[in-house]
Amino acid sequence: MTVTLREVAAAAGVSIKTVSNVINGYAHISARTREAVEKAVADLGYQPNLSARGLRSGRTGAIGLVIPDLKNPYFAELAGSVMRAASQHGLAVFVEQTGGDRAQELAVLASPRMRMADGILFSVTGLDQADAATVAFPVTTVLLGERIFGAGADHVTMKNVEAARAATEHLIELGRSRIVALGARPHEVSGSAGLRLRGYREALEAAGIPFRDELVVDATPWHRADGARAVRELLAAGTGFDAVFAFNDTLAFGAMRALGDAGLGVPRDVAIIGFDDVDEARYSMPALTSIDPGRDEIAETAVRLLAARIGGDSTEPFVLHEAAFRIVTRESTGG
Amino acid sequence: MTVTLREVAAAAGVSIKTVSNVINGYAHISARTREAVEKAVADLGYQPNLSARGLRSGRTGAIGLVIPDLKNPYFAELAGSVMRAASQHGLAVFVEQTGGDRAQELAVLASPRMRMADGILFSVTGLDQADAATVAFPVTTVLLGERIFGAGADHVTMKNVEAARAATEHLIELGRSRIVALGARPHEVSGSAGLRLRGYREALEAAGIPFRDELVVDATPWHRADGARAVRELLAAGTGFDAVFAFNDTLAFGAMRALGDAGLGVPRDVAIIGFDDVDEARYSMPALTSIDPGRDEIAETAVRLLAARIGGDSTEPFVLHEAAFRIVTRESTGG
DNA sequence: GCGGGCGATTGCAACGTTGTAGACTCCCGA
DNA sequence: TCGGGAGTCTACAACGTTGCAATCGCCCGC
Repeated sequence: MTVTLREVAAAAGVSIKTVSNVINGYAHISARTREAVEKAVADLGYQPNLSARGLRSGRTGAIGLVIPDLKNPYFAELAGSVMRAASQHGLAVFVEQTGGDRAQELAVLASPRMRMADGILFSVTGLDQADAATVAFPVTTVLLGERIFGAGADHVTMKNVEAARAATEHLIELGRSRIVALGARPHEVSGSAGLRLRGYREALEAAGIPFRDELVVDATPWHRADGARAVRELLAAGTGFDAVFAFNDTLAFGAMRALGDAGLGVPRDVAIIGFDDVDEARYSMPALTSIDPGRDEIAETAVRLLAARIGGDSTEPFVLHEAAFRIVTRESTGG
Repeated sequence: MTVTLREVAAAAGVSIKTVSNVINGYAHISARTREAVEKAVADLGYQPNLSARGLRSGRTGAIGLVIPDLKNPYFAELAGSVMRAASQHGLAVFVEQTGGDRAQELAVLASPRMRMADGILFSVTGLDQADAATVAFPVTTVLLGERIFGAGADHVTMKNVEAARAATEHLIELGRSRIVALGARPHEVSGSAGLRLRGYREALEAAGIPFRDELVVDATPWHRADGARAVRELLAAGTGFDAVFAFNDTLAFGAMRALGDAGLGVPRDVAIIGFDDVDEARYSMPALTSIDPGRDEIAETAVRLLAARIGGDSTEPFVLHEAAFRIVTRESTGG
């Protein structure tokens, strides 16, 4: 039923290997032979068996994308960007969700399914720096995110500290001084939360604004409900604030929801800036000012690096690429 | 470097085939042998070569998911559900985006990458019923969506007509009678838009409310911006309405945005119901009443049907499964 | 005691492809 | 005329796995 090289070869009157050569673009083939083979391929509808090719060549033509959750719009949009970039390189992408859980991340790395990929893009959210030395990547890996550094892999990330500082400065420039850092994690130093909090502190210090513990609030795991809940608790506790720097957009949407419920106006009473610039930020009410962390640049760079490693540059030193960010100003900060 | 059956066999002091048997759960193995093999597997960290297995067995252990766009939250959430369901069956999922474009859908089906899958879940949005007879699926296929019927494949879809009718009735029960059908497509009969419009008409007729052309508005391709634009145009044209049945949630969010800009209250002036019940519906302001079309049921059923076909039930007649829906009432209809 | 059957294990071949090495032809320059 | 190189094509083996059929030993029932 399925057509193999053998049958194409028979139809074209050449050897199997010649058909293989034509298909793989080998240079020294006469025009006559090439035409005959191409005709036979077209007539029979031949398509290569990728398992056989993979077995022989050691390459599958697929890469894995390991992310926490597609329900999270940031990762869904990142996945879309990765797929577009991968298809430019002729690579298929298969996706594994980890739920952002350390145990599941390790399980996915150890899973035999990963062997279906020539390499993986691994967006770390469960492992942390302590794992960097011990974690074993089953195949060539490019790391995404801010949880692990120096783990012996190329790494693409965003300018978290600089972007967070710029976001906070943006709020300060509006004249706000009681700025909530929404989504901080008290004991995290590296990781998105730690880095963004650092940028926040830097901006406050530079502006001479006192850092207040009660304005730094945890809202794990950064879902809408967490943002809403945290803001409700702040309001209930009577903590005064006039701006929110949400560590991602989803938290920001939740925060806006809670503020709206409380009858507070955005940006009149509270200005809000998010982080990620997901599609929804353009259409929320009010439209959300956010940090565009350079998602397409991240995806394209990561795929390019991975494809290069797979292609054989195994001796190149590991690269750490930080994508450029920009502030996208919208209504939630009075833009 | 990579460990093969040969080395495990040597370490365990048995034949290659015995190792293979242990790994594949063959029944008649002595406890002693099984333990020895399992120890060798663990010691050496053996993992099967999936290309070789695929070549030999004709199965890759992966399925393809063909969808328009991960940026669309409905499809992102569907993809997440599909992956959870697939991993229950031990299947990897790779995703292809088509942009909802007919030419790209055909291109993806013809792509050699599809041969990496034992089967595909194909969410059709570009092809239409006229293609049903001619389209050739490269591998076992389960269709999703409402564009094509009777194309010689299992098919999982939702109760569009019934759900749309229920949505419209819900608005009517609130006392609304000038209900916009947002996202209709004038010349579509089957397809989501056609079916949902039919349910809308049925509900109006049953309630004795006249059908008005000016309340049926196109908003292709159902993005937030399209919903916002369509509502702005309605308002600008002075068309009076007191409710909106948006054919998906994204349109509904856009519509709410435009209404808010115009100073109209939801649900006070205009009640809104959406369709899809994406995560965001719970957190929009106001929270959006929506139709939950049974996404998990769709994903689980589709994966189960596909896995069964792959497993060999090639003679079973094709199934058309319609998932159950329910209305999730929230603030946008005064819940 | 013997044949039959079953449990446990194995060798062989094959899946479809590509890397390696080599065969063959033709043409050019010495 | 002949050697050598470039161009074209091919045979063979191998990638790591599993299906098939066979082998071997043991126990059971007659």
